[in-house]
Amino acid sequence: MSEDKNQKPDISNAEFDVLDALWDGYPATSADIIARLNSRKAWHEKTIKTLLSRLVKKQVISFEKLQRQYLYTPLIAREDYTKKETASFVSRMFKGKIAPMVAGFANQNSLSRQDVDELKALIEKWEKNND
Amino acid sequence: MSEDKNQKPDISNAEFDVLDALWDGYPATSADIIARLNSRKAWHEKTIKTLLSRLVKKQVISFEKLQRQYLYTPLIAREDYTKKETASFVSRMFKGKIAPMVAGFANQNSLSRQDVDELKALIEKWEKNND
DNA sequence: ACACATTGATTACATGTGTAATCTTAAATT
DNA sequence: AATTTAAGATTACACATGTAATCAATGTGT
Repeated sequence: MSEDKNQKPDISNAEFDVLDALWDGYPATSADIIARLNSRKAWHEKTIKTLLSRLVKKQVISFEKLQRQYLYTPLIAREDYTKKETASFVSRMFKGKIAPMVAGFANQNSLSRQDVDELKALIEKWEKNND
Repeated sequence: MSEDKNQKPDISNAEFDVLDALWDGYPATSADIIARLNSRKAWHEKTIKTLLSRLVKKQVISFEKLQRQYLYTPLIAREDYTKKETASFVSRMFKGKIAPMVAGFANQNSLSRQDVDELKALIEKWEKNND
């Protein structure tokens, strides 16, 4: 048995934004990430580098030396991460039931025709597979 | 104009569990909350009281003195809170699109027949209203 | 070859969070 | 009335987080 079995690295909000930018294209240098975040966030370059370091320490991303710079790469896929976070979120907020969540979304008028169509397609696919 | 316009009180995870227990029935004394959480969490009584205090300070819950004890009451509705958190979560994780979230849920086999039926009902209702 | 620039590493520091223990005070018990 | 409980208030303390500034070292331009 290995220690720290399924320890969720626990990515903070700020760290997530950096990881998110990295997911948009990798490997990437810190300069790349800084450039990408520049339009969205008002962060100091130093801040972003700190966050990159913390992500490395948490083993959420890795790097490879390219001369003086580092080329960062995510160690977890966006899909996997969002899936896990979603499960955990729905579990906490809605006792694991997805429908009430969508319901809240719907009666808040955040649901568009396109969303509905996509949901219908999803359901159809699900029924094809699980019936 | 009042200060602190739309400051999200920023409820921490531990605080949320306490609030969640309060939502299950209120007004409630700290003893009530402690009893409810006892089955789920391994928290010391003192810890729960600290969390209640912090929620009061954050103006997430209020209390009314009843002799020596306090009767706590949530100041925000579960519905409102979950709706906001959902919107914010979906926005961060899925660029605001709900379908991809449900999709992740689906292909992770977390979707049950009942969930699907509920989603279908939701969609029907939505189409009745927005068509 | 040497000064400079730039990168990552290290350090900083206030505030938040998890997790209580101790202090105060008023209510309950005897 | 005096003593004991027990509830909330205050204090504690380590680790996390947001947000950088400073340090050290290695390429780079002259």
